[in-house]
Amino acid sequence: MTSQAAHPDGGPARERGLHAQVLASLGPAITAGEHPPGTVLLTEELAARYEVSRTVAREAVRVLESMHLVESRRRVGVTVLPTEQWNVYDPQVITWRLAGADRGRQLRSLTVLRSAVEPVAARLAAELATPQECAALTEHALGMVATSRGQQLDNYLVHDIAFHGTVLRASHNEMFARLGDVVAAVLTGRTQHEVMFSDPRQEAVTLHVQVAEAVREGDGPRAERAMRTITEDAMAELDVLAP
Amino acid sequence: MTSQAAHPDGGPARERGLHAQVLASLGPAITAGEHPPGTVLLTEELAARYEVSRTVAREAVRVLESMHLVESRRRVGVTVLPTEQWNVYDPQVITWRLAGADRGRQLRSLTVLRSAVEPVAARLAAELATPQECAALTEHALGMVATSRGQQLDNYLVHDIAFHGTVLRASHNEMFARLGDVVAAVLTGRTQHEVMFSDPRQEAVTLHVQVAEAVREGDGPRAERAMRTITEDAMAELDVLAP
DNA sequence: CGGACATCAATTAGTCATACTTAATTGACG
DNA sequence: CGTCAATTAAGTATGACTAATTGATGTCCG
Repeated sequence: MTSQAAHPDGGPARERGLHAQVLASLGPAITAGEHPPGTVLLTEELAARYEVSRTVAREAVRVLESMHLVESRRRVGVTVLPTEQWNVYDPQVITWRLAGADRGRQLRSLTVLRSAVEPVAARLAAELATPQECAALTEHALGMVATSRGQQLDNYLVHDIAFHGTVLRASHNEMFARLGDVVAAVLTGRTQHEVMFSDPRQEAVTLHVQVAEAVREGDGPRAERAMRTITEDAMAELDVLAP
Repeated sequence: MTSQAAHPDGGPARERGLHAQVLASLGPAITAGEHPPGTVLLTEELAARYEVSRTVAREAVRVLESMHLVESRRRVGVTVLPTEQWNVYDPQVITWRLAGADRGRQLRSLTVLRSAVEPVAARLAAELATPQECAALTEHALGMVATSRGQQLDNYLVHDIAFHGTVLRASHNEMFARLGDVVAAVLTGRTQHEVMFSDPRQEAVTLHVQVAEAVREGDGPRAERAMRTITEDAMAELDVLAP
């Protein structure tokens, strides 16, 4: 078999490594429910379908197994596991699901998670942030102010993501810090989903500035309160979009 | 080479599949800092060290790569990534780290995460729990009461874990529900770490009963308050143990 | 006659060894 | 200082073999 085997569907995924390509096609297919839980896939089938060797197919299955998306058993095959077992904190899985059908549900779950985590992270940040982190926070808050008018949603989004990432990192809690990517995905998803021609609400911008101020002044409770309002607004927004 | 190649260290890990055995030895070694970030491993070295074929070693590396513990590059080898990139929400990674050196730090991070998530989960549970979930909650709260005296910490722990798992599931939020395992690991770790000869504090038991009551009555704010007290106590406990 | 239990064959993942390809890095040479 | 070739280690393919599981078959005993 030629080693230049091309990907069957000319998907946009141009990952390096054949196994990554198989993964980029099979993973989303599973999270999208294309192969519902209980479905049995055979390694050789997969190898044939994607025109790769069994070795490559097996490596892709290994990764899916480590995400608890599938289970591989002898004499049975590769079984798709029920949704409850999926490792939904895996950034890869999150990405796949956000790109797929239950994007709405996923966005909702993640936004609720944000509403739990970010206020606490803001309080911790107020207590633990370094001067550098305070500066970065202020900078991004000001960046949001500057880009909040005049159809600059893309630039606004950059600052928004950086702001929340900085807060999460400034909490100096490893678990919180790691949620920066998740929040970035949610914010991006929200911006793409919303009507793009409206500028962000000024109250939201003000609240971000307030968080930055409170963190700088070491005022934990105020930082927490302001951030809580931000995340509650985010949830309210979602409910308006799809009640 | 014989296909019955035994594991080099007679570790307790009797995972099925050679790749799983390699993983069970190599994963903890990395998270424990035995191979500090920047270290370069070679697939062939690994294959030799664990007396397995390159194929098997590669599959283990693939999984570690999907956890962002290592990165595999041509002509370079398998590089251990810096801690900040590790997928710290992967249950496997959590388990490895809890078993290793920075168990304390890990326990602390996770407890802070709990303090953010569980109160919110309790509030949602009060709003969304089904009668079955309410019943399970009450049952486990009563179980905690029954086992809170007389050196029955093991049985107490079972109910404690089940209680928190039920709350998280009853929140009907996928992300929260998936943290049941994490909380279980934390609670188990705490019990093993603490002095085992003291019964749990009665206030803690009472608070769990209050959460169950509040959820049953649909009183979100009260459920949230009681749970917040529980998680704050858990953090205070940690501070006492290692300030 | 019927049910429990032992046996066997078919099936599919798991493992290994080997040969070859590809990409990145090094360093020698122009 | 840019270029190109040699080197290196991962990536891929293939074929042969192993081992576990399961479902069917058959046997023995109640």
